[in-house]
Amino acid sequence: MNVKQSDIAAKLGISRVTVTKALQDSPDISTEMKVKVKQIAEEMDYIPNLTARHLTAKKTRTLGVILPDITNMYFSSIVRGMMEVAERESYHIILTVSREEKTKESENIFKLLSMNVDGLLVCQTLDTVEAEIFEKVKKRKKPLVFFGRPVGFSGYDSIGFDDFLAAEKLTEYLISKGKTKIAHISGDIKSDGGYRLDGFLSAMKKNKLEVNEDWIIKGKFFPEYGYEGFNKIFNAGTLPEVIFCGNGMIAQGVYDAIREKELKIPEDISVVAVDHKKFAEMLYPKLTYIDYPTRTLGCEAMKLIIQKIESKNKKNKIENIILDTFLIENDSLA
Amino acid sequence: MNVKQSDIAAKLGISRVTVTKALQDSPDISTEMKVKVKQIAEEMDYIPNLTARHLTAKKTRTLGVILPDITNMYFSSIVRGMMEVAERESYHIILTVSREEKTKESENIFKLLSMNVDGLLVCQTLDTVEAEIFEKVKKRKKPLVFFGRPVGFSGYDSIGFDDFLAAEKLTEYLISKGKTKIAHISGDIKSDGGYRLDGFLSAMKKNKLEVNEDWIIKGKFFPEYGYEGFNKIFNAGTLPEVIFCGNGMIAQGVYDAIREKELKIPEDISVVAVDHKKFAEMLYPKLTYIDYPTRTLGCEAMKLIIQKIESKNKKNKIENIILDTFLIENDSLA
DNA sequence: ATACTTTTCTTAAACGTTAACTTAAAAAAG
DNA sequence: CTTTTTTAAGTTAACGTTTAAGAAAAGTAT
Repeated sequence: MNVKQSDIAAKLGISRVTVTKALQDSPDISTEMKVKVKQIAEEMDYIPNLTARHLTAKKTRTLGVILPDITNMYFSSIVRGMMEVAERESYHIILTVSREEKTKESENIFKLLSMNVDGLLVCQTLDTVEAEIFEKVKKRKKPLVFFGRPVGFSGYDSIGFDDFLAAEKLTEYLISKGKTKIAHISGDIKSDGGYRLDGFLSAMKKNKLEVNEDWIIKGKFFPEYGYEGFNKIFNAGTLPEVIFCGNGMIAQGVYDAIREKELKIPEDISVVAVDHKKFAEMLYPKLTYIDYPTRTLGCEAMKLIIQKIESKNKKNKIENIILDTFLIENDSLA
Repeated sequence: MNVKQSDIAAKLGISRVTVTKALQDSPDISTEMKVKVKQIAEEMDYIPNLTARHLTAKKTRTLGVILPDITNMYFSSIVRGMMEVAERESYHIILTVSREEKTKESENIFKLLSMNVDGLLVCQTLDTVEAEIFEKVKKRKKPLVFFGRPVGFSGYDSIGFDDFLAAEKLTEYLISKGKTKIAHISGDIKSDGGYRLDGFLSAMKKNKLEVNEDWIIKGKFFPEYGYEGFNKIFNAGTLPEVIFCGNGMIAQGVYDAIREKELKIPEDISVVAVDHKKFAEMLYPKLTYIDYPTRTLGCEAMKLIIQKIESKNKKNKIENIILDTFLIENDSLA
C-alpha cells in the first residue's frame, strides 16, 4: 500500500529504527545518514502514519469539538477562532455536530474518545441537562471545556458570556435613553435565552419599570419566532417603543414583521438584540446590539483546553471564564 | 489508562481474542459468553480504541473534508449536507480549513492522508492552479472528489454548479423582463466569479445587447467589493437598470451603497445575484436570485465519494456532476 | 469405538511506529 | 596500548486491536 518507514530502511539497507530516528532528527544518527534517509523518504513520497504513531504515543495532539449546528454563524465563528489557535499550537481539530440532539452528542463524545483525542471542547445541546456522559469523561481524566452556552451543572471548566449581565446592560442602556416601554422576544428559555430574559426583567425591576405581560414572548432563536412574536405584540394593542430580541435571527424576523405593518425602524419602533458582529451588522437598518466576540471566545476556549492538557498532572482548579461583551450603537434605536 | 479488551479478558479469565470476537458478535462465540463479555465491558466503561482498530483495518470509515472558509455559510451549509449522508452511512468526517491558502491546503491533505482517511472531499482555494498535490493523492489511489468550485484541471471527479449557465440563465431572465442596461459586479474572476461574469457577457452578446465598460466591476466575494463597486458605477454617470452581483455578499454591499445614495430597491434600481437560499433570503428587500442548493450539493458529494470508495477495485470512470440551479423571484427586481 | 463435525476458545502474527536498551566501532583519555 | 567515553547504529518489545490458523471439547454419524 503506502510507503512506510521499513520500505525506506530496506532501500537503504539499514534498520527500521534508524529511519525513525533520522526522520526525528535524533542525535543518535549521523548527519549524512539523516540527509540520505530524508532524501529517500521524499523521493518515495513517504507520509507518516499517524494512526500508528498515536498508538505508541500518549498524546495525539488532536482535540474533539462538538457543536450543536454548523450552519449557525455564531458557532462557526467560534470554531474559526479555535482553529487559529490550534494551528499555532500545532494541534488539530476533529469537528462533530450534535444537531441539538442529546443522543448525537453522546455518540460524538464516544467517537472522539475512541479516537484518543487529548481533550474535548463541547457546546451542549439545548436539551442537555444530565451530567452523566460528562462524568464519564471526567472519570477518564480527559480534559473537557464547555463553551458558548451556559452549563447546567457545576464542576466543569467553561468559557462563555454572561447572558444575564449582557441583557441587563442592554436594558439599562435603553432605559438611559429614556425608553420605558420595552418588549422582549426571547430565544430558548431553557438556555441562554432564559438568562437574557431574566437579565432584561431584572433591569426593568431595578428601575421600577412595569413589564407588560403581552410584551414578553418566549420563543426560539430563529427568525420565524421573531416574526410571530412581533405580530403577537402588535395584535395585543399598544406598541412598545423598543423590541429587545434574544438574538439577531429573532431581530431579522422582527424586522420583516415590522416592515409588513409598514412601520419604520427606528422612527416608529426600535429594535435591539444580543448577538455577534458578523450577523448583527448584516441587518438593515444596522442593529444596535450587544456584541458577543465569538472569535475571541473560540481562541480563549482553545487556549484553555490546551493549558489544561499540558498541565494535566499538576492539579489545577476548575475555571469558569466569562468574556466581556460590548454595546454597539447603530441605527435601529431611535 | 483506559480500559482495554485485555482488561475484560483478565477479569473473565478468558483470552483477549474471545473478547474481540464476542464484541463483534462473531459466530465463534457462544451466546452466554457474548452476554457476559458485553456486560463486563459495559460495567468497566470500555470504549474501543479506534486508533488501534484502524491500524489493522484497511478502512477507517473516515473522510477528510477541506473547506476554504468555515464561517462562509455557502460552505458550512454544504458540510451540513455531507454530515447528514455521512451519518446515515456511518462514516465520520474530519473537517479542515485552508483559509484560502494553498500551503494550508497541502498541509491539510498531508494531515488527512496521515490519518488514513478513506477519501478526500476538497473545495479548492482560489489560488489553487497546480494539480501537483492532487496528483500525489491520485497516485496513492485515494478517492478524491472536488466540490463547490470549478476545478482548474481535468482528470478528477467533481461535483458542483455550472456558474456560466447559471449566470446566463439569470441574465436571460433579466432581458426577458425587458432589462437592457445591466451592470455586473463579479466575485473572484480566477474562479466561479469569472465563469459567472462570462455567462453574463455571453447572454448579453447572444441578445446583441451592449455592455457598458464602466458597468463591469471585477471584485471579490465580499460586501465591501459590492459597496465600492456600486459607487464606481454610480460615479461613472448613467445608472444601469439592474446590478447583477456575483453573490449575496456582494449584493449586501450593493444594497448598503444604494441606500446611502437614497435610492430605492427596486423602484430606482434592481439588484439580482447568484447564491444559496439561506443567505439570499436574509437581505431586504428580498433578493431575486439563482439558488445554488448547497445542502443538496453536500449530500451528493458525500454519496459520490462513498460510492467511489466502496467500488474502489472496479474501474469506474471520472464523473463531473453538475447540479441544477433555480431562479427565485423576489422583490429586488422591478 | 472410531472418525468426522461442530462449537468454542486460544495462540501467533500482523498493522506502522516508537521508546528503551544493547552492541560495535571509533575516538579520547589514561 | 589498555581502558573509558563517545558516536552511530541495531534489537527488542510495546501500543490495542484484529485476522488467520490451530487446538480442545463436545456432539454426531458410521
